[in-house]
Amino acid sequence: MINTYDINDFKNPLFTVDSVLFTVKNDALKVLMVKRANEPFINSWGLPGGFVDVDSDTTTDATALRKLGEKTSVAPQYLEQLQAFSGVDRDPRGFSVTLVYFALIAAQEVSSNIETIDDVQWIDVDNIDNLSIAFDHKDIIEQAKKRLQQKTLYSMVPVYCLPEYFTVGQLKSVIEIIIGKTIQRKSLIRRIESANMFETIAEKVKSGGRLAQQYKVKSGVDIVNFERNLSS
Amino acid sequence: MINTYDINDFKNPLFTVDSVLFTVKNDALKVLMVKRANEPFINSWGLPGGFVDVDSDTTTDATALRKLGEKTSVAPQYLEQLQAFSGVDRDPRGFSVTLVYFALIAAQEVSSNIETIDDVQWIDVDNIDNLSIAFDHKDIIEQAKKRLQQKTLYSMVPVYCLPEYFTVGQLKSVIEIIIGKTIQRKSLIRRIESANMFETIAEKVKSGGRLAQQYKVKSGVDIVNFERNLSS
DNA sequence: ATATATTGTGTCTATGAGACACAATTTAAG
DNA sequence: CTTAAATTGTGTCTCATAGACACAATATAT
Repeated sequence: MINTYDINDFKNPLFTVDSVLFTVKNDALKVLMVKRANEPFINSWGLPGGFVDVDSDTTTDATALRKLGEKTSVAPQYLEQLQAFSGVDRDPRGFSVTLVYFALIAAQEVSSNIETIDDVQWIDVDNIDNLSIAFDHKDIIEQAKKRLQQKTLYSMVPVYCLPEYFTVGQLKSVIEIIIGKTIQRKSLIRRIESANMFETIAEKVKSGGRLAQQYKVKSGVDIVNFERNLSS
Repeated sequence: MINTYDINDFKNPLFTVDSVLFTVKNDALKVLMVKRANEPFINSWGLPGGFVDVDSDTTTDATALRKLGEKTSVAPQYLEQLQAFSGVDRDPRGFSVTLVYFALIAAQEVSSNIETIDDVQWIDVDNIDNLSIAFDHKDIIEQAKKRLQQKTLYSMVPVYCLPEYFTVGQLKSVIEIIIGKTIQRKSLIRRIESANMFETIAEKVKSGGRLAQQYKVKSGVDIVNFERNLSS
């Protein structure tokens, strides 16, 4: 007999999946937040997420994508697990666990879908202290931001905040907004070349000065990790 | 009314906490495994772990420590979250999530406690292919090993596989076993000095040659991350 | 005493990031 | 049309730190 385990024998923790979806928009790092329609924390801002649908979700990744899709109508360009946050005190309903994902998307991919709705908004990460944030989501966003900053120092993840075709200048700008300091254009170009994960586009684009080379991520490549950080 | 949510309204995923506890022993990387006494996968080897006790565990960290304590009688010197593994197929009882922790301990701290028991064993990581392993725990161990190897390239985590007092030679040996290649003694000494997380012990110890300087981790310090990897 | 093993130091090389000058283009202003 | 300003892209020197490796220091074994 395989099924000696009965789910009702245990008090299960509340288990949810939430996502910290970042983008860079208007020269600021933004996170997608949803105005809560239900208790607890009704009318506070919370991360998009919810319960696993065990009948339709094949993994928690699917849950994260489904919940993000409900709010943005699209799938993020980058998604990875951040970490789980747990405790008896973080949810008034009892011991809870939220598995948090960390996601990136280009602002253009979603902004048109959410601009008309006022319960789904891009919140400036440096402005969350002035808002009412549900649960421990403020801490979660802080952790996610640190992870994004760290990954930016040794990888090219920020390209996933940009449209398919992008220039060195755009990437440099996004990186600088994420880590909060300027970097050397030359260092970035060296990394673009050595990463071997981008292809050049023949057509160049206007940029206010000399025409800029465009790049795109080669299809099917994985994110490259460099063996050295940019100056942190 | 706060409690509009009723836990019985949803089919919850099975949620467990497992740990990959590594040590280095007999010149090999070992992982602590437990022979399963129950279905599913009875008599296969599985990672130590189990369900959260929502009445006594304050966080999932506490669950991991409690379950490890039941098998080893001690707390690991290092513990951090690895990641969650989920899916409808990984457990025959239905959709399940296991939150996996990654832990390190000095072999001396536990070996005496488990040597007499044969359902708790240190398994050589390079030998798991020859054993019957429960669930997806083989994949989990593989992921944990990769994380350990990666962290070893840019941090001093391997000290947590050593006793309180250790020598450069011991640390070099542990690192080499973990990453599977030799490193430069000089590079390691430079890191020990620049990390500023160790203090020297006046008394030196025999080592088969010149007496060796001993070090210990300063109390209260955090693990340092270097900005460059060792050659990977 | 001498050989051998291991620890610890000195120092040269290699790699890749930071700094920064300058060339190459493009747009805007006169 | 000419010139200034802006931005892109290159050349190259410096700097920090890992790798390589010789060699000194000091223990044990014979």
